[in-house]
Amino acid sequence: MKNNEIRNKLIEKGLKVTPQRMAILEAIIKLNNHPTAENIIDYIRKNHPNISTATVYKVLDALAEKGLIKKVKTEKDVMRYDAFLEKHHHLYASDSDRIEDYLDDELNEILEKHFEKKCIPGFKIEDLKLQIIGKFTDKNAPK
Amino acid sequence: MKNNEIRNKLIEKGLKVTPQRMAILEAIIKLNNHPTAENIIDYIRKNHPNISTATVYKVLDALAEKGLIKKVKTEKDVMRYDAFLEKHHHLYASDSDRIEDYLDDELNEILEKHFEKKCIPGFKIEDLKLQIIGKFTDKNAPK
DNA sequence: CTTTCTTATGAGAATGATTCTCCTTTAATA
DNA sequence: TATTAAAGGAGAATCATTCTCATAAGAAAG
Repeated sequence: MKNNEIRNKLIEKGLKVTPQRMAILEAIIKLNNHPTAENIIDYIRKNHPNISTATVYKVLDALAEKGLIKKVKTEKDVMRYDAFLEKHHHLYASDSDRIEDYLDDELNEILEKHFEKKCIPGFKIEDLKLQIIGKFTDKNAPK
Repeated sequence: MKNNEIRNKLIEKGLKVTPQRMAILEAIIKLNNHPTAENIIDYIRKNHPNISTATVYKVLDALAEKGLIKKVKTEKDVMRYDAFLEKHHHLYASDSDRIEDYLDDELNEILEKHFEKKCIPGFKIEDLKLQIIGKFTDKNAPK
């Protein structure tokens, strides 16, 4: 992804373009396995040694609020970030911190159909996220 | 739930019976809307003013490990506890901290059937949890 | 290209849930 | 009741995240 594409994403969302924001958005796209804020900070400090943690957290919140990234939460306690924006679910390793995206349009359809039929009284559904917990049986990321 | 029932639950799981453990398990059953550790501590300190936070956390972990309670995580950052042990999913309010249990055997079946057919290469599923995010349209808990 | 104004950034302190340390107490069992 | 491994208590420590507030830097206009 070129600098200009990143710049345009920021502009599109009405976010002021700064070197910090460029670096953070680039980092989260490069580090494409749901990095933590710490992963992102480490990555960015290679080229940008003085960036402050507070800035990173603020920028991540701003990006998430504008829909440029998503926040994902582990079973543990750390927020993770995801630049993959299509509707998707997550595979969580029960024995490590690994998280993978899981796309399944058929599943989305099934869920949608189910909740069309079966309304939940007193509740208006906005989003459905399936957490698929288990063990990875190989070392490579299934998509 | 009588004291003896609680005592027996602990014994069944091979946990030493202590007043602290009794109080904590009782509290989490009484406070049945997914209390936080803090909620539990406040409740217990009414009758048991000197219990230490460390003890509460340790006991909660022990109970969860033995399957006497479950841990639930908010979108925010705080662990919640649940004494309701049947397979169920959760409704999360997008505009508050409210969480409700959601039972739906038909949904469980559909999900199970879907993942029987559609295996995920390189992944062995152990559990499926649907996070249903949205808004509560009344003040009462739907079950 | 400078001014102005608003917004973003940086450094470090603060927060807050959870965990750790280490010492004391207690439940279970003989 | 004595023994002993396990549990509890007090408070410090941890660590991700947020706050504070002074400084810097975009954007827009002149």
